[in-house]
Amino acid sequence: MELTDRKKQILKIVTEEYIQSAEPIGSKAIAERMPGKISSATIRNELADLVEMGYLEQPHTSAGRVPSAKGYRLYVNELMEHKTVTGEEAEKITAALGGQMKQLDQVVAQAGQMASSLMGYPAYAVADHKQAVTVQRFELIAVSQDSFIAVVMLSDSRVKSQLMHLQLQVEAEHLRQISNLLNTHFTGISAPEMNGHLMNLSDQVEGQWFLLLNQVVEYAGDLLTQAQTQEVFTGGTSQILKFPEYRDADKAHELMSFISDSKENLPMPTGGASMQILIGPENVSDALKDSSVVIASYDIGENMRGLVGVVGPTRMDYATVAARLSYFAESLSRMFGKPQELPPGEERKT
Amino acid sequence: MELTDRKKQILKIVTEEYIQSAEPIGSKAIAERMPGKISSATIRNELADLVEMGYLEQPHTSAGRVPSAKGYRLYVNELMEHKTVTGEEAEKITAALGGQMKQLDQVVAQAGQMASSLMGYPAYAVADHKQAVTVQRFELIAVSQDSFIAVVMLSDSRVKSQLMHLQLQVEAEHLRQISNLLNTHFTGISAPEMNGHLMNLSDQVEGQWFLLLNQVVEYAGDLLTQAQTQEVFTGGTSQILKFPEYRDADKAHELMSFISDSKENLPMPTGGASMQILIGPENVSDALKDSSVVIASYDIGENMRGLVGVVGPTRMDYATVAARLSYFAESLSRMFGKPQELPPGEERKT
DNA sequence: TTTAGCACTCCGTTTCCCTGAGTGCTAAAC
DNA sequence: GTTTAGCACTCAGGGAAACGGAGTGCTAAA
Repeated sequence: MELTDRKKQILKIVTEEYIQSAEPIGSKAIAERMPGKISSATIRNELADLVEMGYLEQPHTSAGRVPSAKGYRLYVNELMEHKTVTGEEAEKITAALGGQMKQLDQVVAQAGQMASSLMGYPAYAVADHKQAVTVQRFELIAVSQDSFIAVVMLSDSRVKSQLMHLQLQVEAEHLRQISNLLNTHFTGISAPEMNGHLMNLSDQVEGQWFLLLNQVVEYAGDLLTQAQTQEVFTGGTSQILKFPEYRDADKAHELMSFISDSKENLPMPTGGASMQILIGPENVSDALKDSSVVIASYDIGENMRGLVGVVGPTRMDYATVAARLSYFAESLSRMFGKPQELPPGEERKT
Repeated sequence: MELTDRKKQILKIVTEEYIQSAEPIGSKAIAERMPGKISSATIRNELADLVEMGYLEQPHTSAGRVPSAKGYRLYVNELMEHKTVTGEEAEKITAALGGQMKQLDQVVAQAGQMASSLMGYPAYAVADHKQAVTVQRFELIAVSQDSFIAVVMLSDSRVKSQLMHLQLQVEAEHLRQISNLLNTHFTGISAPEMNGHLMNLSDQVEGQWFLLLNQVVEYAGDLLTQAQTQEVFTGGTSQILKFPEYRDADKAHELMSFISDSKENLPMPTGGASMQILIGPENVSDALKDSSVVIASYDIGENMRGLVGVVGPTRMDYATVAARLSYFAESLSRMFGKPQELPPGEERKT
């Protein structure tokens, strides 16, 4: 059987109406929204075909039609009219970004929250390192007789630092020596390698300095481990309760705790595409079988990518979400993508 | 009418049974759990009195009894047997703390999540500064010709740093001069005061260096503002869906979005008490009128306090939550309370 | 190929009834 | 005075039955 233009148009109407109302759509309602005069009987014939072809489903014999996963897929691929964010929305997004995000390492942490409130669906965010993060440079700053600051500059151009206390007196000269040691032996390598080197040095370095060294290396190691562990930030999980498909507390709970807890299994974009839509059963995780996910990626600094995902019922408003999410991701890329391109003296605002 | 011991005992039984079952408790069930042989008729008389006195409520004429807010209050104040965490629980808490929290400024961010998963109720965490945070010291580290690291040491002994780019060539000497300027004029003062000083200096400092100065001061200002803004971290909000009182999606949504969004209005402990229990209508916010909150505080560093709150139905298991939460808060205080007391060379583990 | 007409299906809602847990009250027993 | 047995009464919750209506599939005519 062939998928005529009229069939497509009917599928489009059913999908859009269902996205809005969450209730099965009947032949009469469709007839009213069809251009030209077509009777509901004709529509019924077409509907029967569309069910047979697998694009639509019927909750029960005497109910209207609902798009199947296959139907949504066709809708998203071919039928959907791609929206652009309105000026108002654009402003809202820009305002949200300008107000909140100033520090580089907060980008990802905030992105989930922000995406959620901008889209009206739960969202999550992760950072993805293109290359393994290493330490680029160490710096030790004397603070008082028994404390100093360890500054660690990472290869993704984030800088981390912490105050450290000692039980022995330190002079600037010692700190200089040790930071030399650190910069010579502990840059550009992984956390396990660091520990290896530390072992090797344990004989060569005096006991008391070794403790200091150890403290800094451990700190740096933690930072690397932390950077490697893909931490997932979620936001607005409670938004799903707005949707009738999750009125049942058990279903809602299942999805919510999946989003918040089984962070490892959240879908991540594959390949190079900057945006991806996963519909219902296309998701690998069982908990997402009845939900859809829209994912986008953006650049952070030079070798890091951020990922944002928006979760909703399969009935989610793909057109709007896609438009907003892609604008959001593009804005983020523009703001945090390539620091060196900023005009002179200007800071990251707007 | 007098509140006899027997009445208290009945109240205790009703409360504990109801906490466990979430269903009204009848006279017969109480009689079975009373020591000695007392008939259900006697209990009924007592129950009627307790209702009249306002300690119990009756959902409808022919139903069992349920504690009122006043009843819970009495239970918490007098009747509840104070639990201690079991060895198993203690281990779990210690393990959670040891595994996750290493950096000082993550303590609060993690505390909410952690508390939630340890207690089985939604939780939130905030930091509370005893004194206003100021910058204690600036340090600028040259990285390349056109970039440097700004290190800012705050009065709460956190150290923050960021890589900054320039459009002009910098030499170590310049950085030294500017950091002197910063340390002389911009330490120990508030963000608005900083901006004031910056204005004053705009004439005295050469244009190109002023831009650099401005960049660092703005960064520091953001840090201070951020420290002042009480950011609230929540965790496990979806846990409320486990409880029958929130089976209704609207109620659940109301509470959940209150916890996640209206962060300013979450209850904070008053006075010096380290733990506080707020029952139902004792909460100021309307959204919490049917819920209870257990709050504890702990020390972070020298002049900062962390607050953790656990949210649940009024029917929540006060004894267990109180025990675990206070152990949790104490552990945190022990770990992060007074850094200088750590034994020599030992790092923050365990 | 489209359309009007019609009988049929089945969900969701309402109504009604019934059951059982629990009560309050009374009057006798302790 | 307090406790207890006994009894009539109340009411929420659940299941069965009845109903209405939206929507269908099919047939036969246009």
